[in-house]
Amino acid sequence: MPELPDVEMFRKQADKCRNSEIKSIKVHDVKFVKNPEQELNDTFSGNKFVQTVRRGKYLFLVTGKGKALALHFGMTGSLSSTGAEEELPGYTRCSILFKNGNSLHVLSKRKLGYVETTDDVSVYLKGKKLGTDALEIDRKEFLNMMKGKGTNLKTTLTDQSLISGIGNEYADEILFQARLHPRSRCNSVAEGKLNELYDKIKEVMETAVEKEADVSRLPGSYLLPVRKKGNDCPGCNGKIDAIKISGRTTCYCPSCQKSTEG
DNA sequence: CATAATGTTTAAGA
DNA sequence: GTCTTAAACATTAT
Repeated sequence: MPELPDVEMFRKQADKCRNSEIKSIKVHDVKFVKNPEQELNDTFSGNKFVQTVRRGKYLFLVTGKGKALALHFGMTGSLSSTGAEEELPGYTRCSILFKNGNSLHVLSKRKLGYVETTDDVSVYLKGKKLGTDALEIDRKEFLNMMKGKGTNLKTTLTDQSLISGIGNEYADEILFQARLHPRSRCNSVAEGKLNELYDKIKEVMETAVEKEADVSRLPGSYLLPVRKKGNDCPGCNGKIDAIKISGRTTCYCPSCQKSTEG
């Protein structure tokens, strides 16, 4: 679930806690949270988050001194907000309690994400070697990158060191909208089609954010609401097929998305 | 019971 | 150096 649009929703949710004084931080799962509870409280209690930053699938809650809480949601992570006296949501791994009684909880079923601190968000990002955010990347940078890549489109779009924020599901959507075969090699795609692909990255990401990352609210021409093998293609009379590309399920329409090679 | 699942990192092979 | 594949992480849903 958590790809760029989902994390952007989490950012907006967390942003509502901006400038609320932090009372304490509670760690419920010591493996999920990389810093000890005591250290988190030393850093954050009595402080407030003045800014929320998202880059790709990472979210940062930044204090006035630049110290930040870095969150990654893995495959099953999310945020949940509660008011005073409300009970803890299931799968809560870490809770931020505010003086005003509200709480922000980091949840994760599969525990693949994590919470950790950083002294400097930009240094942290450099260490993660993240590419430009999918909503920020400009056309030239994208075209140059694609022309130099011999890898297939699907793998390239989901490579966080090249472009950050696109995950397995939205990559399928983008390729479906661009009517490109997920296994086509980047450097074998005509420049005109690469330009279209660039447009679709923006269009899909912007649309998904606008629909609050709710797949069921996406337009009828979109793949994601019906992204499953055997379902009817939203664009033609064909059926959706599922294949594996670098170990990840890839859904596409074989009749809409023709390969540029053999 | 077996299998697949939205992500990332690391390793190993071609 | 480039690209591909697999495994590992830990757990849930079907």
